[in-house]
Amino acid sequence: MHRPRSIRMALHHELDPCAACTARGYSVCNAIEDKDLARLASAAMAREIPKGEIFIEEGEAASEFFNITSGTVKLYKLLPDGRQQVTGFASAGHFLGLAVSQTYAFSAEAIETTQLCAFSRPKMRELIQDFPALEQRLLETACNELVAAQEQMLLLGRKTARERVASFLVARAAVQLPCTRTSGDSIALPMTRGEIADYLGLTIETVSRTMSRFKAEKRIAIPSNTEVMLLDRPWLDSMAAGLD
Amino acid sequence: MHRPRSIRMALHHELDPCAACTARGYSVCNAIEDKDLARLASAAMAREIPKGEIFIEEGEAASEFFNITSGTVKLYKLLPDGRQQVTGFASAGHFLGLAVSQTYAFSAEAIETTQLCAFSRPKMRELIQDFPALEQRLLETACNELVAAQEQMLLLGRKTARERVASFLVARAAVQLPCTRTSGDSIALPMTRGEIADYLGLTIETVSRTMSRFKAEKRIAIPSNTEVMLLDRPWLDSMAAGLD
DNA sequence: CGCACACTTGAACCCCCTCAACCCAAGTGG
DNA sequence: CCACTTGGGTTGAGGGGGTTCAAGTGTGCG
Repeated sequence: MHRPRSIRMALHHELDPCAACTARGYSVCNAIEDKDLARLASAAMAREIPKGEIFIEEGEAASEFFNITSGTVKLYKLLPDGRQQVTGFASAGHFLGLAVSQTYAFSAEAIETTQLCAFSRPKMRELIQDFPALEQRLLETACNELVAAQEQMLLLGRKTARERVASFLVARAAVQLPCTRTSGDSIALPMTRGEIADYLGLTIETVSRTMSRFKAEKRIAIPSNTEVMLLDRPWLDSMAAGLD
Repeated sequence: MHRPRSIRMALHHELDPCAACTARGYSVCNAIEDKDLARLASAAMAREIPKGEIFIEEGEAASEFFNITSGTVKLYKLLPDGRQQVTGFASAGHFLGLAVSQTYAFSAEAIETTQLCAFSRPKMRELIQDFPALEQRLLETACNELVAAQEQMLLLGRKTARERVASFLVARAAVQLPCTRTSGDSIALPMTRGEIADYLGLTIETVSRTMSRFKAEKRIAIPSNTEVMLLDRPWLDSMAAGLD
């Protein structure tokens, strides 16, 4: 995974890492033409976030925007007593910080070692001004997230525990089709059961029990805690859609 | 409410209704300068939607965008068996149809007689091209909705019934401060209990019971089914925040 | 007046949560 | 090498918040 990157790095100038970025194709950065990549690279600050680090804290001044190039982060909101709602998981290509407000509306924690590019607010403003296509891509991105958020509201407000877990699994399978295509219908789960639960509005125990039951019913297989195989896609799809 | 509008209509040319639009100040249309309003007006098709009419149906071709000038609509998604999740209520100034997709991701129904402006997809594209400020405003709008959606996910996934209803009431009070400021802390509820329930991920009965209990506890008063007075704002605020 | 519709209230039930024990794999240190 | 710890995951028993089912109460409107 890291080998081809270094090879391509050698082909380009060391000062133009954006050209070698494996996440560029999926991200808002593809709104910027090749000839302007140096400009983009100069605005970006590459950074590595170790697993477990909280690099965005809800309520803090929103001084930077982020673009993930590898790894996975969870986005979440907290209630004062510690109840947590995960609003999404973000991986390579995902843009973070879409908000007009002066403060972040959510927190973000790396759930595995994560590489990202940080853009300061002023730099971002400059980029948007100079590359109108970027703003268009940001709007597209925001709209897509809005659609996803509405779908998640339907899940949280109206679906049963079984429907939620099924929805989660098929959504994960869909999101992994383009990039990390593993053999068969196996999907990776970089997040813990607790994080899945906080994403689906359930408890750890309910997530665990539901997955165990799916396994007993031969709908899925669980080779390891971080991997699931979908054995009965049609059934999972219809369960996810609310047809049990 | 309608009297001042007709007076201002007389001051302007009849062909420039946008200049007289009472919703313009709150809407994305304020991105367009006065001198270009005629251009805006020529792209907009004013329309009246009677109460109960569904004017956007999930899955249909997304041929138009809408801007509400008066009234209220509910935005919702359905599961095949009829379960409904209301993703939001939209009133004057709200822009509908933010989506890149070719089809609508949600349905919309007028819950009272509603006035709106419709923009065809091509006209909208033209407007955005000619007025970059419009795209910027759309991005702002999308970001704000995203923040609201995340807050709603927290509510749906992690708040109790009492916290949900309290959150709903204080949010309604906040949204009505600028425009329909009624006497005291009274707020209007144009939607039915069923619609509130579908918005909060509860049942009609739970909404009704919870509001009755708030009333018995002297936190609110319910002068009519479409009106609520907030008697104990501090308590409601902390209940909404999750501090019971 | 009486029908329709929205809302309220009560009682029983159930899905999911809470609490608790246990399992298992991966360190860690003596 | 093994005892111990730690963190994530599973499984069971019991309880509770919200749902379901069912009746009853307004209230507007023909």
